[in-house]
Amino acid sequence: MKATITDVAKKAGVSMKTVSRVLNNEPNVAETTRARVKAIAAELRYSPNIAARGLATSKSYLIALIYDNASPNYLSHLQLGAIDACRDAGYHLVVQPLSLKSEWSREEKIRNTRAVLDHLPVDGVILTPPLGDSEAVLETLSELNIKAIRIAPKVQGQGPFIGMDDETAAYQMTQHLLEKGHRKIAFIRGHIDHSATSLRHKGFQRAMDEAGITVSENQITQGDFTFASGAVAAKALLGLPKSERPTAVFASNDDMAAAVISVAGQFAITVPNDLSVCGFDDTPLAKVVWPALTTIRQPIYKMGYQAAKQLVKRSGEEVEVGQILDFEIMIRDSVVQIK
Amino acid sequence: MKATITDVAKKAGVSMKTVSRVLNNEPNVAETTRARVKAIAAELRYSPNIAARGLATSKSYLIALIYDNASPNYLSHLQLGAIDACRDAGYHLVVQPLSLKSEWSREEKIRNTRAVLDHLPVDGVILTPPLGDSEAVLETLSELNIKAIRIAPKVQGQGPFIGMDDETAAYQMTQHLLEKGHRKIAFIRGHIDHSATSLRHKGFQRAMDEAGITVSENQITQGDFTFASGAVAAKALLGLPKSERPTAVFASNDDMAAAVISVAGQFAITVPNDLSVCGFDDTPLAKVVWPALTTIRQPIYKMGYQAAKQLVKRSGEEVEVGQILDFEIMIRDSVVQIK
DNA sequence: TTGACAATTGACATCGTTGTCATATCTAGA
DNA sequence: TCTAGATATGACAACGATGTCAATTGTCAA
Repeated sequence: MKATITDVAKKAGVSMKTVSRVLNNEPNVAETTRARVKAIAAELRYSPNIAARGLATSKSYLIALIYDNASPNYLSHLQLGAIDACRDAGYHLVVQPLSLKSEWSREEKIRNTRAVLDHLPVDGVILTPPLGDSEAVLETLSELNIKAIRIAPKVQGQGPFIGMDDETAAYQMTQHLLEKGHRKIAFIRGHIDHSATSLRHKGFQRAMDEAGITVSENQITQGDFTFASGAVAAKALLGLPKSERPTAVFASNDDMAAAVISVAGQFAITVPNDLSVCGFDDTPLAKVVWPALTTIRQPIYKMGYQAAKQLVKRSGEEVEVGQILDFEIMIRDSVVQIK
Repeated sequence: MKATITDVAKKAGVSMKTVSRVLNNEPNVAETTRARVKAIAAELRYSPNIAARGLATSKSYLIALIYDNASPNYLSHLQLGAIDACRDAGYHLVVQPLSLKSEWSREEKIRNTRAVLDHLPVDGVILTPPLGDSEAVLETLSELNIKAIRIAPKVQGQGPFIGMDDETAAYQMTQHLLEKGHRKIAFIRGHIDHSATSLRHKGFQRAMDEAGITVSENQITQGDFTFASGAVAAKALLGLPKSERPTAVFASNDDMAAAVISVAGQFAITVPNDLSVCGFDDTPLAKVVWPALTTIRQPIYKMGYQAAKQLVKRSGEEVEVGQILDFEIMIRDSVVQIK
């Protein structure tokens, strides 16, 4: 049987309450008592009953990572970060998918959200994109009085969030392509529901503008972050007459960049010699395709860590409203100096 | 404020106990009462306080998915399956990494395992490979009296598990290669700690034996399931003198198969025309590389689902000792008839 | 030595549910 | 009509922690 607080109290010759004080690092306990109780607790391998504690404090010591079709890689890094932040605070992380189809009505979205959240006994939630922008989710959470922190939301005004400077990242990547002599650079946009999509596009556009290059309309294609959508976009771009065909393609994520490489192979266009390609996210895929992708590393683990850290803060501590974390450009083999 | 059982009881004009009976589908409640209570509970959006219930029943209504360096893709599918099985039973899934370095001593492993499990208040755990084979983990769990179900364990004798017939899968895949006319077939083994490694190898060997083909030693190479290890193995295989070079490579997983394709490119060997390649697992990678990988689809989601389903069974219900689920061979473009 | 005040400790109620057991209410057969 | 045996219901304790508040002990200045 697991030891209870009573066992520890008896063995230490003090009251339950004193043991409780020691375990929660409360003040007003004599140092000698504190040490003795700690020793005995360790000896008995005592670990508080989370249900009882939860009942007494009306907290659950659980936080949830809620996601909607996140890619496995993204999810698992975020998750790892969140778990690490939870551990130190004695929290645990539960994972909860919540898929809100964009064709649903407002009511359907709310109903589905409630169905999930009503039974999710957690103290706080981390919302992965695009959930952080869903009105239905945000409203339901505030009704249920559950703290939320959003990862990479579109609008930053509605409570705490963790983000990355997508625009600057795309800007710098575009500059890198320009430095390599590229002028005809195509861009593949991501899923329209994600905030990152327009930010990345904006960064690309800004760099091109500053370089004084006009981007013609057929160089911008719409994708949705999937490999398949990247392949469609790539076919459109590489099928252009030679004079309009880009010498570099900047895809909004790695999956679509991989698709560009794959389609180039089918068009007998050699990457990187005849076509430079770069991606975004630095997924494992980036190192696995050939040539290895030049891409942008997102601090996904850190985002998860920081998000959870905000949520498990004790009620006194200040919660930061927003945090923008750093990215890193990973130079690999898929971008070369133009001939 | 959230409604409590008392609120429902008052409004329905019955005792708390009767409400409790209705909510837990216990017998001995008049149908009219049952209906009334249910209606009122729904009206008040009542959802039981999990902490209080847990305290009363000494259950946590939580199960954990414990993993050690699982690949994001594997993990996220398993997770999804487990969550779906939990939902219906009113359980939630917490995720918990537990990394046991193989160079650690028995004591270190036990200490680290305890450090994690002592504070994990769950009713059951799902162990991903290779944790299901760790003595330290199994012992600790049994001391703590936590139910466990193992995914793809090496030995099947120590309690319930969910597995897949890796040997037959590898056997059938090898037969597929043989049917395509291949005779010089190389095999890349996986990580030695995983049960799947020797099973897959055995299946390969059996098919070759039955076909009356002697597999020379230099056709079998050791990897560890990573892309990098696959690349090393591929370099060894493709660097052999032309007469000994395989016409097909069967890699124990998709990452290593992708590495073979990548290395082949560097050796100016065209896949699939000059070299057939096949993998195992059907990760997203399989559809993303070019040519798309012929591989074996594991029922990962289903494994997670079944595992969780066993764990959330009410105490009366029978737990199945072992389940072997079906696989599927995915024929794509990376294997062709030999010229 | 005493009083005042701070530091330390403990008794007991409480959180929201379920388990136990007693009681009240029905039903059917004599 | 009465009784036995089911069926339906409720009162109350218990689960294991924390919060409240009172009681005890220690310390220091007068």
